[in-house]
Amino acid sequence: MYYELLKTHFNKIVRLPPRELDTIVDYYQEEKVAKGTFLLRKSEILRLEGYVVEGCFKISTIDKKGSEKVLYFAARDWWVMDIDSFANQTASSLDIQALEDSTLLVISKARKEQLYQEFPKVERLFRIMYQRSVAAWQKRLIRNQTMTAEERYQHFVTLYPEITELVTNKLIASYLGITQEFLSMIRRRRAEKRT
Amino acid sequence: MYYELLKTHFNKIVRLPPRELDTIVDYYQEEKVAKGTFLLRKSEILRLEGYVVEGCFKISTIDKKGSEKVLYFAARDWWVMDIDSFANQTASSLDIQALEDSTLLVISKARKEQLYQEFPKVERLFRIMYQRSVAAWQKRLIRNQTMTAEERYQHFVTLYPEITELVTNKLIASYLGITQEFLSMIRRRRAEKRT
DNA sequence: TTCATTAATTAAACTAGTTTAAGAATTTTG
DNA sequence: CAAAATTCTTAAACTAGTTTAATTAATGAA
Repeated sequence: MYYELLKTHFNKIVRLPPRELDTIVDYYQEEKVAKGTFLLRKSEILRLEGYVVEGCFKISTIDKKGSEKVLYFAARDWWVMDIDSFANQTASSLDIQALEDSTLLVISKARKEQLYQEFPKVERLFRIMYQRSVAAWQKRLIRNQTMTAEERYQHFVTLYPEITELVTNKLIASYLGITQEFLSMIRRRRAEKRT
Repeated sequence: MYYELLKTHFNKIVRLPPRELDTIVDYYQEEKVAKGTFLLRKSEILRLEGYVVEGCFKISTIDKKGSEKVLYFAARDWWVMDIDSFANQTASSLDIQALEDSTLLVISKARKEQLYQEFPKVERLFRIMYQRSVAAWQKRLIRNQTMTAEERYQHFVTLYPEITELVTNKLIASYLGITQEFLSMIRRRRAEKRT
């Protein structure tokens, strides 16, 4: 059932013959992690790339002042990784932590390379995936520079209602690039408006 | 000579047999554009993806208030495109304009697809390129959220000395996500410090 | 169930960056 | 080369968001 989710995910990007798709997803292994577990800590090397089938993660970094900045949340059907650390097997600058008991399908760097070598379509698949990802990060950057904090919050809530429910406001504030206190003010203003 | 630059660029990412590399870069055509020319305007579809061999471009968007936000600059050895508009042949939200007389090597969407189909290594090449690009955009986002405007300017000047020379401070300010006036103040403060 | 910890809220003082406006410097164009 | 347009600078008033600090609410661990 977990593998079905990944197969659907792949098939949406590149159409693959069922047999080949089965072989490909077989490269991934199931891994359960308890809430609070760190998949990766700053300065470690990310050994496994993961696809979330259940639960939720935060991918974040700690700045010089010691405050946490959330880069993104990864819930079901998202990938969880430090793309740089995994690809080049270099020290990461990110933390990855489970926000709930979660289930992943994971693959090692060596096995991922095998996948790329043996299945040109996997190369294509991830080419398209990363291509979309670049566009998405560019859009996020533009949103940060053109929208107010309140508009960004509105956008977040609309786009990710489940994540809004799940994670603390403190983490959402961090994702939005504002303080917890200011988000609290925004939320009160919105609540007042609605009455 | 222009093609040599592209060949070197490709070879740094994926090692390719010389004959194959020649065939691949042959898919690209030289195009000269005069300073001020728009390669793309908001709501148009980007028909050609370009590799800059000479000159410089700005990739930007206009926000609701009518102010321009520079997403990035593309000088020699950079790609110039709206990744989303080109890949899906959909209306763009970006403007692309030559800041100088420039030379590009360009390819159409159909020819690019042919490249992908016929050369699995090209698929791999762009997979790696986009992968690095995602990491770079993530880093930029984190910089925007953790560094002050002055630190970001310092970082920009250090990383892109030629672009700093070439483009107006107004555009640099826009890239950094601050106003022209505030950048002017930052620059004065820096000049005062250095005396 | 209770204690301890962390998150959320509120409010006041603050600051990084914006806005507006006007003059000086530079670049572009005819 | 001169006029027009744009960019750059300066400064004062302003504001979106931060900081600090204190209180309350919620969550987690024993």
